[in-house]
Amino acid sequence: MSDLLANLNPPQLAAVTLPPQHALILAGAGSGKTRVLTTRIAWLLSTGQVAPSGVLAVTFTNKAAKEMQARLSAMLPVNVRAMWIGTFHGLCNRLLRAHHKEAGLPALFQILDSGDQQAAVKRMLKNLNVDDEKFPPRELCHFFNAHKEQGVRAAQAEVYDDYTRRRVELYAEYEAQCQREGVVDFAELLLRTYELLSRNEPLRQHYQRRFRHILVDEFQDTNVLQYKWLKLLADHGAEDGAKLFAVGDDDQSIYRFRGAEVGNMRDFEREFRVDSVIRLEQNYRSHGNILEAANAIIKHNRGRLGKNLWTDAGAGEPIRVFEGFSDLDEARFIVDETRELIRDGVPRSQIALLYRSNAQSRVLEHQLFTAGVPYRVYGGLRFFERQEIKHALAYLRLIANPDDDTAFARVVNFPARGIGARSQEHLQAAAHQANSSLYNAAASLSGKAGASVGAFVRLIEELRRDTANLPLPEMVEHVVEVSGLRRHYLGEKEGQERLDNLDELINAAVNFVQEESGGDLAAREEAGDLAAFLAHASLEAGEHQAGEGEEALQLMTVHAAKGLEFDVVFLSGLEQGLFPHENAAAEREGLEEERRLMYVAVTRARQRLYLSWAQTRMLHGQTRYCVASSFFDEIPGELLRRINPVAKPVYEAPRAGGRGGAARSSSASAADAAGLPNGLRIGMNVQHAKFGLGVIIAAEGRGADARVQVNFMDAGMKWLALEYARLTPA
DNA sequence: GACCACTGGTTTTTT
DNA sequence: ACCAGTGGTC
Repeated sequence: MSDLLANLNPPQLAAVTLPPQHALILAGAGSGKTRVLTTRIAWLLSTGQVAPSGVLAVTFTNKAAKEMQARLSAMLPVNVRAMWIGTFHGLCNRLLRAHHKEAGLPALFQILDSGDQQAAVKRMLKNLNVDDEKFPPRELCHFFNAHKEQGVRAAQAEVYDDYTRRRVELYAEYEAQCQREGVVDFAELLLRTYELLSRNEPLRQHYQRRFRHILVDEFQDTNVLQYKWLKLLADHGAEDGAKLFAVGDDDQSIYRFRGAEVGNMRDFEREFRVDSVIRLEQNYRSHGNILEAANAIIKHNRGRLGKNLWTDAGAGEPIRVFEGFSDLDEARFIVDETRELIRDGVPRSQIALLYRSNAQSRVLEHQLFTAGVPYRVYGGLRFFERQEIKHALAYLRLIANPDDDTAFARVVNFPARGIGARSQEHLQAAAHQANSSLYNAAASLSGKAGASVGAFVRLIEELRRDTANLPLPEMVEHVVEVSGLRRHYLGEKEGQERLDNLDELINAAVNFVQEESGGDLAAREEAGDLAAFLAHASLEAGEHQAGEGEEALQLMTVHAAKGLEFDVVFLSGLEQGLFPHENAAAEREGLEEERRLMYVAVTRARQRLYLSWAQTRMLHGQTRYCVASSFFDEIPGELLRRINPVAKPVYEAPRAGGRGGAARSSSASAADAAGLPNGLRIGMNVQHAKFGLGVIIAAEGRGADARVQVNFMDAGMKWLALEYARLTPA
């Protein structure tokens, strides 16, 4: 055990060994937060203060939950599976599976992800003949979710105008539809669990007695309902309730826009009479100058709980500031600089290019691509959100729960089987009238709408029958084959990647069955492999596939970078209106969140930080003239070193040649597979009769189909068919 | 049902 | 600039 506590600094040690009581740990960036959290659990267990089954640890992401689990099992020879470690949503799923009857749900209830939810709302509006221009599904979803996240049902929702009255009616209708279909959305998982526990006293007492220690990570990100949920489980107010150990950093609260309530930290301190607020202020990550800049920035925010990071590492290098003529110029500077760093031996994966919004990645990607620097962009479509995967899952969902209309609507005519819009409307009407599911309507509809509907019903029934005794992976495979999905994508031009993904889904099923992870296992015992796998697919949309940790530059938004650290960080686009973002700058609350975001960005860097901005930037197809971000003014000048922009023309074609074996990113086309005639190569400067001078940056196809992508100085990016375009080396 | 032209909307994102 | 979604035509 002394091993356990070795090398903790005094506040860390104090936090870890706090006697059982409610505690708030203010953990600054890079202060060893996760370590404290896991060591706390290990300490509680190894000193016999709690049994594994008495521990509940809550995180926001699956990644964080997994990391905690991994670290704990490395620390202690303890049965990690007896502990409940997971995300709010994962834990709620587990509770609802175990007590679905009491919660009023079918055993195989399905989970709607945000996309499913929107589709469900859309379908509802169509059913009710509501104009989806007046009530956009996106906005309605937000309205419903916001209410649920406050713990407010339609029946209690406040109505202050006619428009909202209608929205609340739709909210009630949506609740009824979900109930009828046996599906729950993300917010519902939490609200339903909350209601279950607050209404069912024996159940509540059971869990209140069971969990002696509740530990919450990233507490600043909790929303109103999550905090209520924690209060309920911790038996707030009772002497013998669980002890709540909350770890968070109000300065890193950057999710207000999705309902996070920083105020929960203050409320927690007050309502739980926390008299032990421990501050972790020693930073083990960044050099002094970087930290000093971060402190200087965040000082401008009001109402902080208060914290000042320090380090005993040296001041380190000054922060480099670059001012570009244009976004292109800025990108070129960044890429040149990264190449130099790489040459000097900095691993590519230790260099991060951060930006405020995703759209900014494009210009960086272009430059990286032409320079042949391998890079990886985080964010974007995730595995379980891909259409082919969602299609396959929809078939599986229909097998598990035929009432799932969202799944039905998704695949009733995919692959196309002659059940067009009209037949589907027919089914909708019939289902609406009979107050039944689409599937039921389809099953009882004989003759009229033709044989195709009947064939679909038979297909699903056949699938259900034939897969009933198959192990999960074979079940998935069978469905992919028999549903016609594989055949469909085989016939599609760009279908190979989708086919690969379907194979990957079968793989995922294999892994899922093999994996012995705690939470999933319990859920599996409750509901069986299929339902558990489907829940897993919804709750864990899938970490961005292969290539993780590959030797590539890391491109991501500042939001996505939270929790990560890099030797070198480039923060680009520091312009008024972009960062801080114009939509946020109007009110103090918004600006302060932007500032916290800036604080998060700066504290990602260990050794070197670049801040850059551009005088002009292409945004939404138009050139914007920019002013440097006000955040520059908040950093003491002596920490900064301006790098004078070298006088370069605003546009200069990238140099050709000299970079053999250019590594490519995920976005690259099959350039090296293309046969380029006339001695043309990627990276070469070329001349075109109409478009002028440009650089070949990509190629695809061969022979008569060969096409190249050329970045022209004046005409911009173009794809040209080599058969017609007369390109000559320039 | 496939293809194409037009439109609107573009901060951040997990579950 | 660029994407997704839609509505029209063949």
